[in-house]
Amino acid sequence: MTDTKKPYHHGDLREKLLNAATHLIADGGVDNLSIRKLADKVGASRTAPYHHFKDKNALLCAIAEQGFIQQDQLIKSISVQQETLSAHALFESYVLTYIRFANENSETYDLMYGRDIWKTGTPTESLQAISKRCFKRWLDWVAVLQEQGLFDSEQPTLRIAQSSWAALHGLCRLFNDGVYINQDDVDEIAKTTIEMLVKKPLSPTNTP
Amino acid sequence: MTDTKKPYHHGDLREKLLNAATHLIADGGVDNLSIRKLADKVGASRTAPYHHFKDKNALLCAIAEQGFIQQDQLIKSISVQQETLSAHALFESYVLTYIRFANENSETYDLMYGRDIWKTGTPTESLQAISKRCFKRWLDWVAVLQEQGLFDSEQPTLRIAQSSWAALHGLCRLFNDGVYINQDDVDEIAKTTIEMLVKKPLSPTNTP
DNA sequence: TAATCAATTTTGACACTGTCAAGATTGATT
DNA sequence: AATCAATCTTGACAGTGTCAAAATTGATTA
Repeated sequence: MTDTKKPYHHGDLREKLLNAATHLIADGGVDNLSIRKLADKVGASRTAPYHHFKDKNALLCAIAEQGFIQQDQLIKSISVQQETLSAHALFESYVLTYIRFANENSETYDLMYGRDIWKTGTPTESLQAISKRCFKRWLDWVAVLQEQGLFDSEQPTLRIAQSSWAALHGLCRLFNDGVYINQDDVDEIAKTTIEMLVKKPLSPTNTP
Repeated sequence: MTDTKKPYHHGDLREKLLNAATHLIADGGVDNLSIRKLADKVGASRTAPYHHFKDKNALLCAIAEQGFIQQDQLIKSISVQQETLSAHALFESYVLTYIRFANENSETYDLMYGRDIWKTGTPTESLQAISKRCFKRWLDWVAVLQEQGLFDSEQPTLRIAQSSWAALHGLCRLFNDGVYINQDDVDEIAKTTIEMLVKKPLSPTNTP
């Protein structure tokens, strides 16, 4: 009886489901998540989850949504350093953080940007909203980076934002999907990507 | 009887299965492919496919393998123009062809590089072989492009090959997975990506 | 306090899925 | 003509998502 008393029958079933589901996919992938197994894990019957999530798809959307929130906070914690770091260093920090998040939460990342939801399934309204918000934030920052000379100012901001994010995303996918297997190389490849993305700086980086 | 007579019971069942499977995933995605539906489509019983493919996974690998062959031929047809085109133009042609292939065969592309096989499943020996061969070809070409000054010669060829391909791949994925939806933009974004990947040329592109 | 209500949960059911074991068919080989 | 091995089918089992209807129960009203 260490638990708080449940207000209704199960109480915070939705929360519990979301939690258990995230853990289930964390080890074993999305394929390891079945509604029945999930229900069993939280001690409910097979169809109990359907009163908190319309669909299995809706459940996946909710997990993805959590991922966006989590990722967003991580990124916010970077932009705090805005004052102390140069634009280039800040960008590098962003990229590495982004990749690290994708690696450490690979299954959630797969849901956030994968076809399971966006192509095969139907993204929830709220999921669409938060993902748009996140891209908008990226877009705005790219505009700033253009002004700061890190990106080409000639090209439209949208195009730069799209293609540079795609580069980042592609890297994450190759590692997440097991195409690139050497996790050790991730940092090196990431740095090469950064050099590719960024306009050649006037001062050459001197590696002794 | 225009068909060749079947040597055994069903004759070229393997071929027929592979064909039907490719069509099934082409409209409806991988989720639309079930062994039973497939068997039904070619007029065989549920378990007949298991005498030609060890697994569902093995079947998917075979489809992916076909994809690599197809993609390889497409790319070969480009390198024929090697003499008539500049390095930059050749590279652009490659990128656009790559993306077009990924778009027109999105479900096959998903199998070729997606987690269904490489992470969740187990890639066949022969699939691993052909995919390695394809990347090797890319790697070799990147080395040439480095010599031709299109890529930075300072960085290791492997790193450039990895990160540039990741950029390409990421773009394809975003379109394939329905994250980027405006198919019309694909060419524009692709060109921005190319500009990003390639070392800034000495002669500026003059857009009047 | 007793009766009613609406939110929650469960049970039953259906049509699917991948795949294994065992038997049936059949072209080729002896 | 008899045997064999490859090929194919039937039966079966444990899963899956999800709908419809029944059961439970805290809160609300009379």
